[in-house]
This record gives sequence, C-alpha cells and structure tokens, in this order.
Amino acid sequence: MKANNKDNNSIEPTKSELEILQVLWKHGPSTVRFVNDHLNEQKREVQYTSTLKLMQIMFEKGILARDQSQMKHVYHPAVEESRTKSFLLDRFVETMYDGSASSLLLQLLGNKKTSKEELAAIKDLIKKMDK
Amino acid sequence: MKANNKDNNSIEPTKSELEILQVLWKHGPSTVRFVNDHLNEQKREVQYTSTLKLMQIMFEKGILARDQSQMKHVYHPAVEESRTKSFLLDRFVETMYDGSASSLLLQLLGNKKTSKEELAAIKDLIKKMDK
DNA sequence: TGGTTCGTACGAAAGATTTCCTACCTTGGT
DNA sequence: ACCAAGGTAGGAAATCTTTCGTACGAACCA
Repeated sequence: MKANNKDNNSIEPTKSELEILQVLWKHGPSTVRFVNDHLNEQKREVQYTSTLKLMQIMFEKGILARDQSQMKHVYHPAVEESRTKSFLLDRFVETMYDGSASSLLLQLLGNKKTSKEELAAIKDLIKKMDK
Repeated sequence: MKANNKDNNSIEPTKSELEILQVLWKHGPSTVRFVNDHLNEQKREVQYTSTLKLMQIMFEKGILARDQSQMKHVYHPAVEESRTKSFLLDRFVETMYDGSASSLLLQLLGNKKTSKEELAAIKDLIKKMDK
C-alpha cells in the first residue's frame, strides 16, 4: 500500500486520471459509461474496460468515491475540486516559478494565447480586489 | 522513434526530466556531475549514472543539447526556457481551468499559500499594465 | 607505467501507468 | 426460459519512466 490514504498523497492524479477528473468536475457524478463516451468524443479513442479499470484504481486510491447501491456505479471525486486544483496549482507554481505567483502571472500576461477578453477580465479582478 | 523531433512534442518533459531542466534553468549549462550533485543536495538521493542516463535520454529526445568537445559534456536546454514554460503553462491553464487565465488567477488570489508580498506584487503588475 | 579516479555508453531490471482480454453477473425483451 | 446487451472484477500484457550495474576509455598523479 502506498497512496491509500486520505492525506495529500491521494491528490496526485496521473495524466489519465486527470482526464477523468475533468469529466467529473464538469458534469458531476457519472457512470463509467458516461465518462468513457465523453472521453471518446472529446479526447481520444479508448476501450470501455480501460476507463473502467482506471476509475476502479482511482477508487482504490481514494481519488474517487462511488455509489454502488445500483448496478451502474456512480462515481464522483472524493476530494473537493477546488482543493485538488489548489494543490496542483501550488505545486505548479512551486516547481515552475519557484513559488512566485507574480512570475507566473507575468508569463500569463505575456502569452500570445491569452486573449484580450481574458486580459480585461484579469484587470477587472484586480481592480475589484483593490476596492 | 516518437519524440525525436523539433516540434512541440519534444516539450513534454516527464517529472524527472523537469527536475533536471530546473537545475539547468537556474544555473545555466552544466555537466552531469553538477546536476547530479545539485539534485542530491536539494531534492533526493540519486545515483550518478541515473542522472547521466536521464540526461542522455533527454539529449536523444531533443530536450537537451550538449557540447561534447570536452570529455565532460556540458548540457543545456535545447529550447528556450520561456518557450517551454509558456507551453506548459498553457497546457496547465487549458486542462485545469478550461483555458481561462482569469479563473486561474482567481484561485491563485484565494490561495492561502500565496503570500501578502506576492499579492502586492501582483497588484503592482496590473497597475503598471494599466498605464 | 600502473593504479585510482572520474567520465561516457549501454543494457537490463524495476516500477508505474495504461490498455485490454476474459470471466462472470444482472437486467430486459421475447 | 433464454438470449442479448451491458455492467463489474480482476489478471496480464504493453508501454513508459526511472534506476542502476557493468564495461570501458581519459586523465591524473605517484
């Protein structure tokens, strides 16, 4: 056993696990069928049992919880979306920008891919926090 | 062959590869010995030949370039630091925040771990761009 | 010149992650 | 009652990543 705990270790999704979390975050508690269909439409071809297995593993790890009272189990994230995202964002800032959130922002602002609308929204945000 | 190209595929460092890139970003072109010592001091115990192998693989993948005119090869990132970081940041925003940079910022601002100094720096930044 | 130290290269093992095959159970329609 | 469709569970293979052992060549003394 290694990451079968409730502490921060369980918040370490792999790449594929993240894909699944994204679906659940976006659409709420779902069956394996739903998640799998979604992945196939939006992401890439993948066998039903592969998605099943992955979600079972995530369940064992404590990343997902499920309602298994019905035959079609319904899965949902075991940890709040914002908690997981905070954790991952922190780690990202830590490893990529030496913990400096403003460096990250700087890069974000200088980014071609960040649209004008986004920039405006960001400026708004800051103005509001300035009160 | 799979990621032996010069296109965006080469900018997909694994976890360990990122650790190495970080050292090179921070300290500039370095020998394997230097990188390995650094990892052992700052991160975790790891055998010299493991670091060597990893950097050789990164070289093959095109993530690193090296000067092998001397016996002690000197490695450096094959792609600009900012280019790689932009790419990774984009992907992060894309997968985690549906492409919305302002959502990310929102989370960043609501983050316990983001210090007051950081917040101030961020506000400053925005003021400046507002001109 | 001989030995010790430090370097590279390479192969293979160990570990993680991902994929899929097979077995078997439940449900619904005929 | 039977069959087809669709569900779960679990094992094993395939793949990717990481680690390390071994071989062997340079360089540096003593």
